[in-house]
Amino acid sequence: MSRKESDPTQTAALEAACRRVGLPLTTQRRVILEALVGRQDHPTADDILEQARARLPEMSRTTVYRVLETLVELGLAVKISSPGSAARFDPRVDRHHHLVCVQCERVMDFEAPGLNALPLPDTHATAFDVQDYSIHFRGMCADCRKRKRPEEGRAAARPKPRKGKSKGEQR
Amino acid sequence: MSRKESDPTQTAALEAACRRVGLPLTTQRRVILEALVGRQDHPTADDILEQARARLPEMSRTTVYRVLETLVELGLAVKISSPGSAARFDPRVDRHHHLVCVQCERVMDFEAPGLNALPLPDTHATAFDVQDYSIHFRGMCADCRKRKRPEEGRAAARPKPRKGKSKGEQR
DNA sequence: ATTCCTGCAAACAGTTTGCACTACG
DNA sequence: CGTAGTGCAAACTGTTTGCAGGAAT
Repeated sequence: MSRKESDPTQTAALEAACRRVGLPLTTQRRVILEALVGRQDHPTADDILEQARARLPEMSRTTVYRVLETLVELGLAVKISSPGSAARFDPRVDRHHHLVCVQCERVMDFEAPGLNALPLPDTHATAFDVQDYSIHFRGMCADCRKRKRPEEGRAAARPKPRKGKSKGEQR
Repeated sequence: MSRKESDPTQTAALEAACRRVGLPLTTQRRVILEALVGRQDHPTADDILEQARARLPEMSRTTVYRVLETLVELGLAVKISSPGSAARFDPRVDRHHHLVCVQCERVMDFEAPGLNALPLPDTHATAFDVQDYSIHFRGMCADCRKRKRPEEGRAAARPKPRKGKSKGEQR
């Protein structure tokens, strides 16, 4: 089981970060951070909520949004966004890249050894201070490629997987 | 001054693309495409709506969304998304990169001559068919850097420019 | 005890959909 | 003339905010 529920490294980082800026280390923060770290995909706020509620049934969606924002500010997570759909969060803050499926809009981590030390161009020209970067590779994932038939014109290329979430807990 | 309202190249591309897949070339499509091409920034659907209405007051927001989706499908535009806010559209479909300000979330085009021919890594390993890529440089834009004071702790880093849109036409 | 956080409910913004009408080809 | 597109209004989803009570330091 690759499901580590409490990576001591990340938890310690959270404690340190909270202390550093004088933020209370609440149960919710811990649970949400752990929920986020436990996954390799890029969960949406709702995914996190669902998982966090397994341990803290009272957890509110609002809190998830707020805590995730805090985690991002603390540098413990990165917010990425995929076209059209909900924002996603990534517990990996080190430099890495993403494969974005143009069909199903799934986002996957992508390790590219040779792409982590690109020569940052002259950004001084634009007065833009580059802190980091990541590459978005757009294309089609294995699943969608498989699904893809050769005889499809235009209409057939559409069927987006209309949010397969059965979320019956919005209110 | 660089405001070209009807780039014959793009318009021609639109006509060709529509004809190719048997789509009617409507006035709206033309107007929206031209509105999009006329700008160097990355307008949101609403930005486009506003501009399109200058020529076609009857234009509906729905149509803008639908047409933009069509343009993307036709390969005449690219949909990009900035964290948290509305999706943005880019008339440039050639390879180029983006500077994303982590503070104000503005997105700017960025030309990087040396970064347009990266050696695409072995994506066959993941069975992901890479069609294109673009680099997201995260950092701080000139304006935000200027604004940034050294003595700010955490709270001061927040003030997001809460959607400065006065859209009084939603009805 | 104080300060910041959490939960709830409601407000919001962006985007999508159903339907009747109109325009393009 | 038929098919696909447009406009309108309403539904939806993701996200944010105000406020009262609660927890961590």
